[in-house]
Amino acid sequence: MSGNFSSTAGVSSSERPKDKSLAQIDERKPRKRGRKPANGREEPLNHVEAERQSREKLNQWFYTLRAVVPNISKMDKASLLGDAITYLNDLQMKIRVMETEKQMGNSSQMQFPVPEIDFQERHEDAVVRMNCPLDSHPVSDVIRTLKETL
Amino acid sequence: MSGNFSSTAGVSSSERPKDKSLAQIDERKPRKRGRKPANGREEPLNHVEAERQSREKLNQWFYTLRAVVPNISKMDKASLLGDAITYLNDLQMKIRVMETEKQMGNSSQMQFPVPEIDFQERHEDAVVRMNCPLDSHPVSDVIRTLKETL
DNA sequence: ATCCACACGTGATTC
DNA sequence: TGAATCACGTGTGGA
Repeated sequence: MSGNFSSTAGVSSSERPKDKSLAQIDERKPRKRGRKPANGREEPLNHVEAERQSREKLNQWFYTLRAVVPNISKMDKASLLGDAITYLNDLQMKIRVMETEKQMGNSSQMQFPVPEIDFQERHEDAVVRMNCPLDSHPVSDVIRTLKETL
Repeated sequence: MSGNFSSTAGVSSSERPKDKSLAQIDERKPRKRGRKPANGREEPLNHVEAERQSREKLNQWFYTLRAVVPNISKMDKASLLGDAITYLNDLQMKIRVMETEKQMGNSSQMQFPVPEIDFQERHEDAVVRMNCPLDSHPVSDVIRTLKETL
């Protein structure tokens, strides 16, 4: 038979339409000189079944992916993968933006209340603590004004 | 090129009469009526080429997906899809958590300062405004204590 | 040497 | 009518 190399060629050689020398040149590639068992009739059944199962599994994943990705333009497999990748990149970018924004907000909110003043509310009253010269204290002004009035 | 023989594609030899001897329940595939044109000898080449291109495109998407998904357990296609879906769900959940957290923080920070008290800092002093009975005012205690002391 | 995953060609189907 | 996909069976190479 002539065609043992032109079947698929796997990963090494994709397609060679230029090959004319098909006399009996043996392939120097692997030592796969084994003749296919043309007698075994029930052997490929297992293979066929396994392949079918694998295909079904992959299609199941595709179906699941169709469920989780919004805005599916077409039900085509390739387009679905493209949309999924785009959506995934969008999510990643969004998350990064939110994280940095959160970090910025926290830093600006944590940096401010610490150094100068501290306000703490309790059940029926509140406590205000400040670090400043006493004559510039707001309560001092109030007290002084009240004292002068009395 | 000796491409066409029964070794590559086993479909041609004993494939589709219409009923394989299957004793199992088999869903009726709607077989399209119509004889295939067995004379067209130039269109299979185009067909093969188109299919090859489609396969290559899909594989390209797979390769791209491998790049954007972290923690790829195996380079297997099905597992890759599974990991991608898991990762996508994780991202979605993370985004939702962050959004709700953000909303909660904003609401709790906006809801509180409005009704009871208002603290506002200026250049060298601050303003405190409160809504409460005067005898329970913290400043009232201070003033009263000071007045008694004086 | 058995299983697994892949690429390939091809018939069938859909737009 | 063709072009684009899908599903199928098979050959093959790697653990």
